[in-house]
Amino acid sequence: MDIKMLCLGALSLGDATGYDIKKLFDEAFSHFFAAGYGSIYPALEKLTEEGKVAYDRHQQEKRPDKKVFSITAAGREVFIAELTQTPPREKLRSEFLVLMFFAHLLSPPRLAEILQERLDESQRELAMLEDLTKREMPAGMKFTVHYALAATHAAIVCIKEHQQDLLRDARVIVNQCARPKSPGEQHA
Amino acid sequence: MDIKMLCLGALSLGDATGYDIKKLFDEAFSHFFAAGYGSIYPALEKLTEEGKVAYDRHQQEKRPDKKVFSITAAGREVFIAELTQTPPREKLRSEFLVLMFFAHLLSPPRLAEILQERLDESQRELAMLEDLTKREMPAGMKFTVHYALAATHAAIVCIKEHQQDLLRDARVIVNQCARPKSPGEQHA
DNA sequence: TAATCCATGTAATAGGTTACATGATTCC
DNA sequence: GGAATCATGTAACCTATTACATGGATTA
Repeated sequence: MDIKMLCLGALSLGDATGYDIKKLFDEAFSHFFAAGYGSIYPALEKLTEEGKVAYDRHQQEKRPDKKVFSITAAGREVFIAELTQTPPREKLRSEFLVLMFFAHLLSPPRLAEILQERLDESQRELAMLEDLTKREMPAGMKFTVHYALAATHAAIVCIKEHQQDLLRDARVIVNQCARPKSPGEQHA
Repeated sequence: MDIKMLCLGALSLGDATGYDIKKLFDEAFSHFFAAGYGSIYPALEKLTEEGKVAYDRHQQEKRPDKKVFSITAAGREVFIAELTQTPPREKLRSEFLVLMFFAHLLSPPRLAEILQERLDESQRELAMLEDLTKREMPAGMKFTVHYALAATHAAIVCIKEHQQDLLRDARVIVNQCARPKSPGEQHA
């Protein structure tokens, strides 16, 4: 399951330009898959070569020409076959948790900043997801929003719960390091 | 923040072989960063060239030689500098949610299978994380476990809540498609 | 006796990110 | 007047995955 397949999926919902597909990645897909123009346009080119999509050139008066892509019958078949054999994996890559794992190496103000930034970001995501719940969509799509909402909410609660304790601990550790060592404590 | 930095982080906790570091990735890091031997060994090689780590060769009688890596003073500095300037991002890549997003293209049995597999996998993760909570560790590390626990738990609850509804909807849609179309409904 | 643990690595490839390059239009 | 929207793409680079290759020791 790569960006090519997600583009095919996007086109299974209706015809679109590369630009449109990017918007889909930024909105509907954003909480579970990321892509930029640098991957989307080459992906569409390869799919075209493979006969899985085709495009019509739409001339516009006051805009550059558009390439409006559609999925072909072959493309739809390949996409459904792919869905049928893709295992339902999930992989998180969290720089935030790396920072927290090594929190004992951070200064207390930096730690406070990290927690606050993540909290703010999570709250922005929450707002975006709550906005999405208002749109009409099939049950499966709706589920992805609920799922992301639940995870984001849980994250926010967890950060708020531990924030004070983590910062208190950080200050204590800094104080211990600042205090001159008594003899025999070097190899503690 | 790449695998090189995570290796440096691992060595900031104590000397280790490439093999040991892999175990750390599979246990303590597993819920927020992934890596295999194919990335760890080259990373350690580059870090050695850059003077951020060094190794001692330990001969063993009944085993192949070990390379025991240690972080250098320079390496520790670089690592802390990196921690200080890394933004606390978080990125999910979920094939599971892609499948759910396109659930309307799946057969009901396949959909049921996907939900069950994800549930089982989440429950395995939950068990692993609960096991980790029993170990003694600094507050920051403990937090990463609580955070992952909260997210995984929320995911499980969410799947259980929607499982029945999703499957019911899927059956309805299949029935609609199976039913012969009445005239004039082709372009609905 | 089969699987798992210990222990190291390479090579080919896939895959994606980032920055660059262009340019009119419309909204604030 | 400046930012955002619409619209397309390329090229260099970096990173990581996968499969391969080896092999003794221990545990079930």
